[in-house]
Amino acid sequence: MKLTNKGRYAVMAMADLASNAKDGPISLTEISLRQNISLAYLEQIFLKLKNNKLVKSSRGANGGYVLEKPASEIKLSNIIFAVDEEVKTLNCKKNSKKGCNNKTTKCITHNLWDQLDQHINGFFEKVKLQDLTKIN
Amino acid sequence: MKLTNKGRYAVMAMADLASNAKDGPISLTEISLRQNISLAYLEQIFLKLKNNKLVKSSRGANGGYVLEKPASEIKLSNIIFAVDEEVKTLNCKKNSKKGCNNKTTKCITHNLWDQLDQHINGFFEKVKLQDLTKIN
DNA sequence: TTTAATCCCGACTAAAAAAGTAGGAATTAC
DNA sequence: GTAATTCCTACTTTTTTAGTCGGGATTAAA
Repeated sequence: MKLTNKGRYAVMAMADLASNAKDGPISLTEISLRQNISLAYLEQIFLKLKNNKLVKSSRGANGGYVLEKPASEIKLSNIIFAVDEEVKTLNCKKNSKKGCNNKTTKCITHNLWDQLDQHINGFFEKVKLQDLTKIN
Repeated sequence: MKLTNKGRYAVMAMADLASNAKDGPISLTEISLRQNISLAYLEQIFLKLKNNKLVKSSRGANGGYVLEKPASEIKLSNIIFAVDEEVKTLNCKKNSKKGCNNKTTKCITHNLWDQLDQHINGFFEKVKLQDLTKIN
């Protein structure tokens, strides 16, 4: 699980989608203005969200995005995973001389960081998109 | 809490110190060889560990480092904090146009990321250096 | 049927952060 | 005195993240 601003933007944008739901789709221009994130960057993010089946798009004028599922069914981990690709914080990379691969003994922190990943994942697993819109 | 390889190296090196304790101090050269971390980089790391009162040094030939406290009293959070300085994963930076400062409403994810920080911190608060040496 | 709004997509650039290196000074055991 | 070591600062390189750009495709509406 990689934690970057991109992931945070994605969560913000999704929360925006959820809170400002209306009849038709919501355009990225709107979200860009409300959340103060550049349009071009949002486009990148939504491409990934779409590929991960978190949003649906409609093209053309008056187009935009809507959530693919109810906000109560979307976990934050889904969102962050969608845009940040990696699952692990830091790892003993394959093909790297560093770390524990190619050795018989795992490097001391290997299990620890694995556990950390699970811990962080657990955090985002528990929170649904809906939970965010309640607070704000 | 920032999580980087540096933090991990620090944990590895401290665990090494703890597991290989002997009569005198342990030199960074030894640790460098065992953990496969460059000596110069270890020096940087140990400077910080020392400033944070996690290790004691003795200079000169046969010099090296020893733990300042028993491994059972050193929390991993202490180590990571010592080398990585920052406490927060990602934040609404002061003086930044982005994020929630200067606004009356906090940005949607503000509290969430705060909670995440606490969650991660909690993880490292619970684990003591001693716990690592047991596993390995 | 034209136009404007919008998503789509890949490539590129810039900025920031992390990782690692270098060089030399100070200290101390032998 | 010499070799091993910590100490300290500055620098360079690499990697990652953030963000931009340009153009294409689609579609609603005028």
